[in-house]
Amino acid sequence: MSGQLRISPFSLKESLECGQFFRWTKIGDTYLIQSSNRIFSLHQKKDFLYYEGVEESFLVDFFRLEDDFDAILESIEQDSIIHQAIHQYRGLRLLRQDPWECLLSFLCSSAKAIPQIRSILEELCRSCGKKIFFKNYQSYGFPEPSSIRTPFQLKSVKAGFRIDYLVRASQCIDRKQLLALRRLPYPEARKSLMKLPGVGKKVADCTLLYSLDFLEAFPIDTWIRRGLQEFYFGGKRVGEKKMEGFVSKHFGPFAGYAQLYLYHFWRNDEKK
DNA sequence: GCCCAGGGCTATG
DNA sequence: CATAGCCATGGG
Repeated sequence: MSGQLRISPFSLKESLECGQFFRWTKIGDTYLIQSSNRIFSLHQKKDFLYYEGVEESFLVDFFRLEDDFDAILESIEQDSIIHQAIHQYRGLRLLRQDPWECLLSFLCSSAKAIPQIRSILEELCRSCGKKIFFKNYQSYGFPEPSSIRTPFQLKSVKAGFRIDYLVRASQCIDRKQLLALRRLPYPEARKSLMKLPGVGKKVADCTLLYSLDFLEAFPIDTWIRRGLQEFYFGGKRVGEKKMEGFVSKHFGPFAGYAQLYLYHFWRNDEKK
């Protein structure tokens, strides 16, 4: 349950802090990770990832180490902007998250800043999740659908209008049904997710890309929209349909990796 | 007090 | 299709 893994190129920091995944805590140079009912720690020194409380096979899956990383980056590196993003955040990996936690995480994300999304998820786990332990540290796992029953139960979560989305999703779908979407073509899987209340294109695409292996999914949020408009459309306003068409043609079947890099790049760039 | 935040839904041109 | 107003809550 503990050991080390040699990975290159790899950046634990960028992979966790880029906004694709929410339940981590930085303690010194170590990251405490919480995913569904797991809790474990990671830290990186040069090309080595040191882990504790988790199996190596889980990490290989979680960080998508079986992807042909170099080939994917080469395929999306189609212009100078994405080139800069890739080289500035070299080693940033797409995560393969738990689909249930991923869906609910992004159901909470609408019209919220990332620190607030994290706070909502933490409170959701505290209210409905089961206790989990790592060494002498006690925390809460991510609640299963059967543990999220009524809006009343989620009062302390302070998720506002998103509470109904969470309860409805818990009644309508579970992890097994989400995993079954992997067998469908992208447009079908997307349509299927969008039947859930609170799931539009953006939340569907986040779930498909960050947890269900649809690497062509390219979530378009406010940051990506501003960036695309400024750098690819000469500052002119364009409709969402046109943007979707452009990115799939421009970046190709691994466009989702491009989204990951561009989001991190534009958000970090503009923050200061 | 006002404005905005990894949106979605609904009603309108 | 594209836009406007609304949704609940917290932080700047």
